Amino acid sequence: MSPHTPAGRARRRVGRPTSRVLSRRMIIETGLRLLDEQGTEGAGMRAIAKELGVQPSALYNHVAGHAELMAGVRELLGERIPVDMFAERPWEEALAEWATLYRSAFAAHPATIALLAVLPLAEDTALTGMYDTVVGTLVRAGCREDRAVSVVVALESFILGSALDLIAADDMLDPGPRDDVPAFSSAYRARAERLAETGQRPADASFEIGLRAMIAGFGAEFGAGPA
Amino acid sequence: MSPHTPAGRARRRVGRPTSRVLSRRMIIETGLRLLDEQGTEGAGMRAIAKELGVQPSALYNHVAGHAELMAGVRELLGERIPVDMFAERPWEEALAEWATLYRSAFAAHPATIALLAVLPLAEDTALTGMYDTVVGTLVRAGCREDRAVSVVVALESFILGSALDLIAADDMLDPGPRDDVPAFSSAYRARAERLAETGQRPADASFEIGLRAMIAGFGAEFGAGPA
DNA sequence: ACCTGAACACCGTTCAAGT
DNA sequence: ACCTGAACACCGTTCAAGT
Repeated sequence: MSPHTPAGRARRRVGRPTSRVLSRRMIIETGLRLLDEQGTEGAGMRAIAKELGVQPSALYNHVAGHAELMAGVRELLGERIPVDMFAERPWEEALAEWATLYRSAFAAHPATIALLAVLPLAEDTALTGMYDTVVGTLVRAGCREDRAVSVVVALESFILGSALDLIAADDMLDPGPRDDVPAFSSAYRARAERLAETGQRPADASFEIGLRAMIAGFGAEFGAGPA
Repeated sequence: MSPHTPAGRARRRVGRPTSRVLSRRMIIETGLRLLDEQGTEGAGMRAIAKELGVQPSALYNHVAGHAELMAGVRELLGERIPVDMFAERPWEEALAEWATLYRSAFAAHPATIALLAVLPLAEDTALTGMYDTVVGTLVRAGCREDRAVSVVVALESFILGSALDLIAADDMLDPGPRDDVPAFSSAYRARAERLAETGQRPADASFEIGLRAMIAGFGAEFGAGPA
């Protein structure tokens, strides 16, 4: 039995290949695709290498390691968040839409949320352009300049926390039949009925309610002018 | 050289020990302690077992696995969040203090944040009592009953997201000397100056600003009465 | 019931060898 | 410069054997 190459791909000999077989971009995109298709477990260095038809060690010529690779995935997702709405609509509406799309960018890739939420954003990133747009809008809306960055970070914290909530089970908080927490049991049932009527997911309802409250709160602050 | 036991502890023979050497509680508390002392990497099954002077496999008599163990750690931290303030103070103040202590409970154990943020809360947990108190307060303050649970979840999302922000580097967003993002650069500098004056950490400033906005927003909603 | 000890099936990462 | 192939130093988890 002569050695056969799996999946019909010609086996490479040792030594430098005649043409580049890998690139940083290919690796990161494959990482994101495996994350989507297989979940967190299926997107390790070995799995990505296998998908690309190379040895795991080959990846290290293009990425520093698994953590840096995942940071690349996060940036890839971040770049897809649009900011056009800030030029076109009142700041409250634009901010709400931006936050919703921001959360959706992660929500579309559930397996990434847990992985990416805990990663710091890279320093010099394309996301800085997004911050510039949002911060500029806030200041023009009446936000104190020395508070604008904190406002954006607070919103991002809420967005990320809400994305994490999205991967939790819908019935996670269900108190069940216990009768020692009456206020919670009653409110839980009331919410369940309401959600059943509207067909909304619990995590979506919480996100919407929290987002509206934050934006309303910021609006009151901006309107009040400089303290 | 006869085999010596390390650290002066008598080596156990094989077979069931005469008295219990482990308990679920011991294991979870050791997990939290190692998380604090050594960080995420130092709190694996093997490290916890070593710290307790047992073989890794012994842990599986008391916990289902590493994930379930970490869920226990999270519950341990959650139980330490006090709720007395709701009985004593106006709801806005109580809610703000609760949220701050909630975040501090995680902030006191930085290595846990990334690990615990992505874990769903256990279903039947002591935390349900906390939810009961908070939800009851919100409803009495004028919150619609079918929205109260979502309000609490939204707050928790913000709290967790803010805790994650706490483990990011303080200068993470620094745009540096680039001149293509003027609004952001200017606002970033203004914030840096303000923080230098007050000595506040960036993550703390964002948390405070976001928390006040959310609570103000909820207050406006509650005051408006049922829609 | 609850431990030890050995083994299994994985990881990410390093590095010499090869072109 | 950029790949292969082998090795290193880990993981979490399973399970038979032992008391």
